[in-house]
Amino acid sequence: MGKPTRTKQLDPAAICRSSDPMAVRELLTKVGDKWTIFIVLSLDLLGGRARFSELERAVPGISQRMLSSTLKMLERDGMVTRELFPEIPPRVEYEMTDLGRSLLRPTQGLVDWVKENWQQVRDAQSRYDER
Amino acid sequence: MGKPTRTKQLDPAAICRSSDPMAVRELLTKVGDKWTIFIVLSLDLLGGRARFSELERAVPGISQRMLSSTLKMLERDGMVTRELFPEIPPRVEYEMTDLGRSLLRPTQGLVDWVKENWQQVRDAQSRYDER
DNA sequence: CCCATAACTTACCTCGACGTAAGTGACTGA
DNA sequence: TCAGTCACTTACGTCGAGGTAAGTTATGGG
Repeated sequence: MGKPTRTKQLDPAAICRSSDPMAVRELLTKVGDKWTIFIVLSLDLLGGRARFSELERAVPGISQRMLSSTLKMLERDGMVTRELFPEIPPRVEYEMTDLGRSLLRPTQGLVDWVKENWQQVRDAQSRYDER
Repeated sequence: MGKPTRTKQLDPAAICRSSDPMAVRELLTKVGDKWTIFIVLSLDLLGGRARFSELERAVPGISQRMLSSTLKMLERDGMVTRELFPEIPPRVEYEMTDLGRSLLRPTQGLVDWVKENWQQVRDAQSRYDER
């Protein structure tokens, strides 16, 4: 036998109280990127279905490139569906899936947390910075 | 007068059902970085208080540089406190604050979501990729 | 003939997140 | 004297997220 363990050891699989900590990180990384949250919440506010140009206007500051690539990621992940209407000029509508909607609940939890606690974060930052 | 607005307009402040959408993005960006979630959850699993080297061992793969900088950010944001014991060799303990603990609840919501839904995401990705 | 339109794609560039490796300081025990 | 310990910091390099701007497609309208 080796020496007794001196410090608590964490089961790598338990690190997130989840069987797949890497999946948790992956989701957080996706949701934490620059535009996903705005697109998802805007789409929801627009009734769960909207076309490209509507989202472009709904999310101030986003470029076509980022809107396009973020929507593609959301589609790949099964969060939204894409429907192309072969008209001229083309029309494309994006719609939230049940999966996407189900993610909205825990996400809203974080939005609410910000509403309640962000000022405390700001205060803590100020205190930390001035010394 | 210009043309009448043809599409729904979103109040930029309403985009997140929050008075501060930028704060929401900021939080998501923080939580969505590579190590924060692992450090926070590990610290919680270790009883809410742990020293640097414990966290180093608890979070597999993290470097001292990233552990140090991430902890510094968490401290600045008021999520953890840092206590230095001037011994030799030095000992430093990090402890979750009430603010940090309060963030754990909505975060756990996302962890749970992954547990329930990640397989669906994986499936959607596979379907999308093979065509 | 030319422009506007919607929904993109492509090319190019910047900048910061993150990784790796080494150094630091002060002391203790061999 | 020298190695070991802990909690870092510093220097350096890479890589990809994201910004900007222009091009593309097909068509109807002036």
